[in-house]
Amino acid sequence: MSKSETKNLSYVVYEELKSEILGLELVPGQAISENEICKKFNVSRTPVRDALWRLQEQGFVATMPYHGTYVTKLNMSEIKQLIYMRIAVETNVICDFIDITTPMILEDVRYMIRKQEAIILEKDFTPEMFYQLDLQMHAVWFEVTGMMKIWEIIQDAQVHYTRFRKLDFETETNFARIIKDHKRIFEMIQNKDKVGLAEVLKEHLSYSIERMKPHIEINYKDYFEDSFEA
Amino acid sequence: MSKSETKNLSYVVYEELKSEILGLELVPGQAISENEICKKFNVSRTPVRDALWRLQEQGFVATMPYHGTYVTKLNMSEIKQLIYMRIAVETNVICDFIDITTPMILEDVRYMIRKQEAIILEKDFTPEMFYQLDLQMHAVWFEVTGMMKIWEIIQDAQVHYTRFRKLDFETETNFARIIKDHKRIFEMIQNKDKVGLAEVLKEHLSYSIERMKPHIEINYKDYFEDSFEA
DNA sequence: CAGTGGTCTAGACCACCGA
DNA sequence: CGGTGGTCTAGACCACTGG
Repeated sequence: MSKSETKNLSYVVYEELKSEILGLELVPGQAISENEICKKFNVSRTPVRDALWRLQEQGFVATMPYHGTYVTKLNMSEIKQLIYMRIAVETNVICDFIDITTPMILEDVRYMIRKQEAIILEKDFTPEMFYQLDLQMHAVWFEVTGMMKIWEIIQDAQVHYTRFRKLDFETETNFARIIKDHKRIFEMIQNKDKVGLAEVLKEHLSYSIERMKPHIEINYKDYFEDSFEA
Repeated sequence: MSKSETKNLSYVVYEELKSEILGLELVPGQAISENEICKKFNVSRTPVRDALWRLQEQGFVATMPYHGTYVTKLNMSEIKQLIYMRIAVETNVICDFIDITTPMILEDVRYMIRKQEAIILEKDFTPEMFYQLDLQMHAVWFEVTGMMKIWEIIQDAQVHYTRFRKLDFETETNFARIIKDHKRIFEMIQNKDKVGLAEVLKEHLSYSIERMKPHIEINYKDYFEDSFEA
């Protein structure tokens, strides 16, 4: 075998562990030991600690000093808060966007929505592809209004939500519904209807979590920290 | 000298560098080399890299691979975006707070405002003391509405703003004005006046940056990345 | 080229945890 | 007690940058 297309041990370790966490091979709550990983990948502690540090930053694992490192459980309250934050911010951003957008930009958005419609018909379609397009579109208003830093912060904070969405893949996602939302948002923007927009956006961003809730309580309860109040 | 009340080299290095950056002994844009720091503190690269990594996370330094590590300049656009985000989120949070707060909680807030008034009269008063109280008070609505995660995210994102505020100390801050704002916000909450609140809060959170702008353009221009458009 | 950070090793010793 | 992570050393070699 040709070896060494690796280039970076800590990155390899990081990617592998992350993939195993997202793929639920390492389940929320499970312990992972530094030394085990060292042996498994046949590397010293340095790259392993590097990888774990990155995973910790992103919230995939948590380390209890002198005790162990664990795959984090999902936290429904945090996910809800992130959505709340995103609704608050994005509503404002789109309102500003409405005031300054141009026909050229609106054409870009329309094009993006069309791409979304097209991609779900591809034969090698994967949900991940759709979510990339989704992100691109939502990024537009932040871009145009000069709020990319905010968009970055939201994205960084959203990792828990990303894992949540991975569970979603295991059930099913109604992409047609999402696209319909996008079209409604687009309409509101065209009509400069800020009040209607606020409603639609809120519904749109809250949608997946509301829909997933029953699935979760049945199939994934152990993957969550909290029981389901509020 | 008694040595070794240190406990943690990387922490010592981190604290010292951070303090030098906030105190402007290391000025924005200045280069700092890993090896220099190793010599200066007489430690190996590991704790130094650890410290630099933390500083980088918080945005105090930036590393250009194979080139050098530099104290970051402040970015006025980012600061403005963070304030924008905070206004958007905090307005929503306070509105929710208004709906669920109780007389007990309101008394807590009133008490906090009184403390603010009292502390600026102390003889050993420092601005930092005031800002601690200020943070405590703003945290209340996030706490009560179950949005502490959002508050954490905002705080983490606000480091640039913190450095900005340090410049503010070098000019002067009108604490009486801030307290007056707080009282107005408190009134709005009592009266459940959400519309008025949105206005006052926006003004309150935008205040320092607006006031500081002229000072900055004269005294601290070199500490900022960008010129001052928008 | 010399200097910087990027990465990694192979140890070492310590502090804390639970059984 | 043994296992875990927490920290650190003193090197090493590599990859890229700038002059």
